[in-house]
Amino acid sequence: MARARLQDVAEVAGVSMKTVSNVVRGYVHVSPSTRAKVQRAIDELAYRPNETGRSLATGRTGLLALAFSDISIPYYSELARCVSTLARDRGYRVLLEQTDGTLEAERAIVSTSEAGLVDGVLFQPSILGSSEIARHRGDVPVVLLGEAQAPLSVDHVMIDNVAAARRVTTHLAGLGATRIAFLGHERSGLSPTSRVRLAGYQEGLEAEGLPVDTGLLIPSGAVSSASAAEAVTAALAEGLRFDGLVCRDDLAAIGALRALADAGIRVPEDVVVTGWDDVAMASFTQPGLTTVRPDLAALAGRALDMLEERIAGFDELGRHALVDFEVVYRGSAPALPTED
Amino acid sequence: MARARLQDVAEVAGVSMKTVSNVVRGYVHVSPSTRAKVQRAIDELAYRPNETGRSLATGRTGLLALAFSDISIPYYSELARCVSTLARDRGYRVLLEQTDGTLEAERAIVSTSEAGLVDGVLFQPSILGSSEIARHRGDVPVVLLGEAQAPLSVDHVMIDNVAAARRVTTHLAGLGATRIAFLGHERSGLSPTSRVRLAGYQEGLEAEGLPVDTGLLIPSGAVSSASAAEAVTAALAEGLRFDGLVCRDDLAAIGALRALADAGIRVPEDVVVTGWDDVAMASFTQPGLTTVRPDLAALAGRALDMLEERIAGFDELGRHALVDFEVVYRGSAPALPTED
DNA sequence: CTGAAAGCGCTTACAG
DNA sequence: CTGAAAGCGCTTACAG
Repeated sequence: MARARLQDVAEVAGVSMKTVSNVVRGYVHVSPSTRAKVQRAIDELAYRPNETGRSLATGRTGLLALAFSDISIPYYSELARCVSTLARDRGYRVLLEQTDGTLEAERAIVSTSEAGLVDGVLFQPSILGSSEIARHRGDVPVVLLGEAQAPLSVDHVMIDNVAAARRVTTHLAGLGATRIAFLGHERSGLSPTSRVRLAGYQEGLEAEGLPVDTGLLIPSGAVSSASAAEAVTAALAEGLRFDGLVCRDDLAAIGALRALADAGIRVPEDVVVTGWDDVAMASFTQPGLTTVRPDLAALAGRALDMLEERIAGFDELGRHALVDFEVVYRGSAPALPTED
Repeated sequence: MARARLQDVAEVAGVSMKTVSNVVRGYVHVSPSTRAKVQRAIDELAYRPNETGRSLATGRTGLLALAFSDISIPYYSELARCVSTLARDRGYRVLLEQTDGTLEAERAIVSTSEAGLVDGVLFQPSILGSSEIARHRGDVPVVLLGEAQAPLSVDHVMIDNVAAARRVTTHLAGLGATRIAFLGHERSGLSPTSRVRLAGYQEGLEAEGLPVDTGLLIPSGAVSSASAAEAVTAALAEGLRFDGLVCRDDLAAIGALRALADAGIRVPEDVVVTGWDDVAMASFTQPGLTTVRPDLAALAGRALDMLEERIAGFDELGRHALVDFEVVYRGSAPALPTED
């Protein structure tokens, strides 16, 4: 049996399509007897409204795209959880778009060859530059997440990465570290994320009067614990010595912890280590990881606020919002008495 | 300026809508000169086809729902990565649906109150029973993933959980463990996943002639490392002793490793431990985790095959497919000389 | 409170 | 190889 349409329900109930539509959408001004009659027809026909028809008529799909490189990276999966939950509360569903951090896929996010599928886009670029983002066609609202340089025309939410990197770096110095390395940026083609975190790291070193030494920068081949562990092992083999390690992200820190343990180097006795993101695993490493915790709920909430405003027609210059972060202290770089 | 429609392009190019549609969809039998004329109009108007209009006309949206409890659980995020990548190769996009493992949300997956949004559904139930799944309305194709009991009418893909649990249990016995505990099932309302893994665990114990003792079952409050760690710590405090530990999943195993280390119990010297899923973190615990690795690509690929067949109209009884798994040996329960 | 009709933006037999 | 027209399943002014 073919699926029932609104029209079928109207015929069975003996009313117009408009009235059925009113009942389906919960419009209040329908007389109880009409409503009951329509409801009976709906049940009888097992009618379910077709969302595509509705979307074409209203111009809205209730879909939001969430785009970033790779959902299997814990930070993104935790972000996706948060966005998805908050989006549902606002009546939206989330379409997953993975770019693998490729230029081609990131370009496709801001200038898709199709229209009308999603009402808005939440996008964390990995490598796409501000100017290319600015050139996007602008017919679907976009809010940018994360560290990428955002064009003036586009909304953007992030935490203050430079401040956070400075905080963890000075914390390591406060613990007595004098040779503080940085782990996990790209070997070439620095991502915006690495760029701002390195900037904060440098500021922290300078504030503490510690030398800034490019020999202390340990790049990694990929955003993964495996690449980071390899990089640390290789650096140690080449004779690099350090007593503090600021990691670009928790994945890198987890790899570093493993590589240091394998080399017989103790954390935090010999080297103090910080991560970034406070992913779930960060409390289960041994020792636990001191790390930067962004306020994910605020980040997702603020981004959704902005996106909904754009969807509703807001059409002024891009808003650039900062949300809070905190440093969570665990065994890899314990809190000082003055800290919490 | 309002967005251009197919009709606008047709007018500018001086051809019919049908011809524009042919060009847009890459239909071959269009004369080069007509194609060029149409392409010029498309570029001039910055025309992009509206997917909602197309969907309404074709009855397809190119969207697949991927439903499970929580995307921030590493197994699910790794599964989502795999499904999303394979789906794109087949021309589909993925809509994320989180159920939080609640009955209400799981029911909504199999009997949504709307239709027409997705062409098919990939669903890993956490608690929904076979009979409720069987009652689903059947107007959108569904393929079930994971351990839930599937109704005869519905396609289903999983690994042989009983066999895998038996394998890891006998492996621990082969390493000399005689008091092998199980960690991570629900305190009440056993999930299908826990049920089959416990069954294999019991079979393994019996095959080895080891006593089956309910005192060795350590339930956990949630699917998380934190709950598992708490449970192990509490069990140890109550005097439970064991020399082998089969964990329901890697998250539980990671929590166990932490709790055991905190209690001064060495792995693998005092207790040998196995996990399940081989999530990315499983190679970065200390020691690394011996664990069951399902063939995710085969799982996702087979499920998508089945779903595409259903979408194409296949309408027979449910197929129940098993895909491969392997046991990956790492430090927490090293391979025996005879194994690999 | 309810109805008849147009319209959202496409695709697709059917003709030619 | 191309065109005119109907139809996909809804919503929404506009009347009454």
